[in-house]
Amino acid sequence: MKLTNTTNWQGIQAEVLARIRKGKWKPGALIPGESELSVEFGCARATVNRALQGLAELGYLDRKRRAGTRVSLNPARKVTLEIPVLRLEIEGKGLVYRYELLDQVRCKADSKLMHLMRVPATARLLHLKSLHFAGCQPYVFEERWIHLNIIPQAAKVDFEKQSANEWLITNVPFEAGDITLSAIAATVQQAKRLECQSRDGLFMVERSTWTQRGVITYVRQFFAPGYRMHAQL
Amino acid sequence: MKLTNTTNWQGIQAEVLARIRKGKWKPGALIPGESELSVEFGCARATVNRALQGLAELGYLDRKRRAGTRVSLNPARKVTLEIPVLRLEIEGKGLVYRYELLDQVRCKADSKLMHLMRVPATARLLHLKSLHFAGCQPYVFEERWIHLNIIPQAAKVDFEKQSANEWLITNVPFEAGDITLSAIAATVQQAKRLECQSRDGLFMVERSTWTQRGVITYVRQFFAPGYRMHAQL
DNA sequence: GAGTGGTCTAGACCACTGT
DNA sequence: CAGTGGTCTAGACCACTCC
Repeated sequence: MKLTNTTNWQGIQAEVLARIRKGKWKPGALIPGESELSVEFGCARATVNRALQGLAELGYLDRKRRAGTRVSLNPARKVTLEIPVLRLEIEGKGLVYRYELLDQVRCKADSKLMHLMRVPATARLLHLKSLHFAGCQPYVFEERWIHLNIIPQAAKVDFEKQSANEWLITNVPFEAGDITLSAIAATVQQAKRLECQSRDGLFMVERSTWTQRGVITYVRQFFAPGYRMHAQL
Repeated sequence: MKLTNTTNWQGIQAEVLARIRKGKWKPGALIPGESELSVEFGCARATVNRALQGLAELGYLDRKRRAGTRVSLNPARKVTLEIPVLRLEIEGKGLVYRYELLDQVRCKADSKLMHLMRVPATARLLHLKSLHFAGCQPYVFEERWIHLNIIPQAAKVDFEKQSANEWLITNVPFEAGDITLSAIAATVQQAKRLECQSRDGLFMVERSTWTQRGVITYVRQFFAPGYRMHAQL
């Protein structure tokens, strides 16, 4: 009857997940303790622990010391998304990837950027605009600001040859960052860049990365209409 | 000098991550083996293994047997997103959550749905439209189809009292699912529902869940303009 | 205070893969 | 075939929290 191999932690995880999904263990219910399960599956408690910890991370289980392990009331509420590496994503579709630098200027921070990058108005910034193509079609329009007070070397880099992303990854260590996903209506400018209609819905990805010394770079990418980000539950 | 406690796996993980981010171990470089690190940190190899496996899952490291562990060329390309539980998300902002069923009809699958839900044209479906409010503001417009051939009980449920999501979670076990994020321009209908302008950019979340017997439900949620989904790198 | 999960250890064997 | 990571074990102690 049991198809999964319950001698390793992946098998145990699959079996536990199956019991949750089939309703044998219902949302909110307490499941047997680790030692009890280790007897049932004929393995060490550590192995059961490994399996259950994974499920807890994925949001299927809620675990508390003393209180035991319960099936989450909202199973599968966490999803891991792969942040697309544009070159690979496009080449994965069998299309030719091309990158084009549109504009590169130095500037100061306006009030919006001061807020987004948490920099003073006096900060020296490098503002880059670029396009990523999938074949002949524009795929992503990207706007990036680099904080030159923190990364002065960036002023001398030729971003026509190497995309800012590639250069930053290999040359500038960072300590933390965040990412935001949202949707906007294409402006006239953006529509022209992406060869779509003004006020089309665009998928927007914003990223900031920083070190202790402050925000290094802020980038926002506008994906051509129809872009979809996909994940399994 | 070293602030993190390197006696437990989280501490070791933090230390390794710091070395990557500070550039001590650069993208593409081979890092010391597990046994070597376990000597350096004064712990068992299993503890180092736990730390490094976590970083590999997050996309910071690439590990291969025999070949060793390398720093990923694209650090932090995976992000775990919390799928918002609308009620909790709204209440977390200090606003009152309210749910309203707009429409509930039985229907057959049109060609789009046949594709999305992988059902035949003869499938009996229940089509629900509803709104989630944050305070007085519409927050999400939701359209859902439930496959009545698989879940006939759904025909008798009063979805005015309990949202379809809540009912499904507690009553219908599922085996798998997927989720898609995208952006669209609001239609006139959607704009009316969400009290926004037609052709505003809307963040759309689509989810399907299924068992061996087929797709149980397909739902798409349209978030009011300005919605942002956020995560840490 | 007692029982749960969280973690560590030391050792062992296995699975994969580069040379 | 040798060396790396992947996993398991049995036992131990700790940390938390419900009763």
